[in-house]
Amino acid sequence: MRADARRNRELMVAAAAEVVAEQGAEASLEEIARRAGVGSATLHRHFGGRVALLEAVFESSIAGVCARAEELRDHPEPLQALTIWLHGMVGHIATVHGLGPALVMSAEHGSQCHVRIRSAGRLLLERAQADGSVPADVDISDLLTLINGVALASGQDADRAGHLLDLVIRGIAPAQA
Amino acid sequence: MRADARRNRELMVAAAAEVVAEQGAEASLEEIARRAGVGSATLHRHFGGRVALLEAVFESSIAGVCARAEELRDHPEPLQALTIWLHGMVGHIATVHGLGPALVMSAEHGSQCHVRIRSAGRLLLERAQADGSVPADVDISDLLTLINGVALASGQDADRAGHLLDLVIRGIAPAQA
DNA sequence: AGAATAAGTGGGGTGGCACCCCGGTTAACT
DNA sequence: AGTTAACCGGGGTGCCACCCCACTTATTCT
Repeated sequence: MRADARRNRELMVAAAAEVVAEQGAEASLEEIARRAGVGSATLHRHFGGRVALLEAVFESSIAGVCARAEELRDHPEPLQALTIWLHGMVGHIATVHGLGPALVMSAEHGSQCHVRIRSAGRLLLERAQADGSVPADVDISDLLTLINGVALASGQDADRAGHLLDLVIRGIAPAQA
Repeated sequence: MRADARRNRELMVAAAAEVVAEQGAEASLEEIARRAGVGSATLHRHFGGRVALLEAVFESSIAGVCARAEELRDHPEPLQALTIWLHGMVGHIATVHGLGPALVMSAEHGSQCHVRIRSAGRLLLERAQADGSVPADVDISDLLTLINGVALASGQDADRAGHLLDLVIRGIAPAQA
C-alpha cells in the first residue's frame, strides 16, 4: 500500500468518525469525503460501501474497550467485572451513536472487530460462569447482541441504556428460572 | 375526507406493508407509491415523511397484538401471561422487520399506536408485579424499549429474538438482586 | 539520477431518490 | 346541472451513491 493511500485512508476514517458523531450513520459519504479533502471516488474505492467505512471507524475506536477487558481479567469479583465491562460497552456504543444498526449487519458477516470484541468479552463471561454467577447456557454472542440491542433502542441516551442493561442483567422476572 | 382520498390512503398503507416486508424500512417511497398505483406526490401529501407512513403501517397491524393482551388478562399465571405476550410482541416486530428503528424514534414523539400498546402491556405487567413475579421498579416503557431492542438486534431472525427475550426475562445473572 | 511502471487520484457522468409545484380532474354539496 | 373545494399525478429540482477514465505520483529498476 502506497504511503499517500494510507494517509488518505486515515484522513477518511477520521473525517467519518467526526461526521458520524455529528450526524449519525446515515451521513452523506460525499460530505465525509469533502471533509477529508479527497474526492468521493477515492472514498468509494477504499471502502466498498458505507458499512465497510463504519466498520473502520468502529475498529479504530475499539482499542480502549479491549484494553478495559484485559484490566478486568484480574478483578476479584467475576460478575462485577463482567457487569462493569458491559456497561462500558453500552456507553461506548451510545457514544458512537448511529453506528449500531450497520454493525448488527456486519456482525453477521463476522467482521474482524467483532471477533476481537467477542474474544475480549468471552474471557469475562466465562470467568463469571465458572464462578456460578451466570448460567452456563448464556452465550457471548447472545450477550453482545443483547447489549447492542439495548444501546440501539436507547438512542443516544446513555443513562437510559445503563438502566436497561441493569434490567437485563438482573432479569425481568429474576425469581423464576 | 373525500372517498377517493381514503381509498388511496388504504392502498398506500397496504402497498407500504408489502414493500417494507420485502425490503425493510429503507424501501423507496416511490416504489411504494408505484405499487399502490398513485403518484409519489400523493404519497408525500398524505404522509409528511417516511416515519408517518411506517407508523400507519404499524398501526394497521397492531389490533391483533392488543386483542391478545386483552385475552391474556384472565390468564391464571400473570407472569406467564406477560411472557407469552412479550414473545408475541417480539415475533410481531420481527415480522414487520425493519420498522423497528423508525418506531424507536416515533416512540419518543409519543405516537398514538405506542400509547395503545403501552396501555395494553401495562395491564399484564402490573398483574405480574402484584403477583410478586416481577419487581415493582420495572417500568412498562423500559420493557417495551427492551423488547424493541431485542427485536432490532436480532434482525429478521425470530427464533433468535425469542431466545434473547428468554434471556432478558430470566436475567443474565439471575441469582443476584 | 532518470526512465519505466504500477498504484492512486478526482472531475464529471449516470441513475435513482425525496420532496414540491401547479394545471387538470373529480367528488360532494346545492 | 353547476359550483366549489379537495384531490390528483406529471414533471422539475437538488442531492446522493457509485462508476469511468484521463491524469498524477510514489516506487522500483538500471
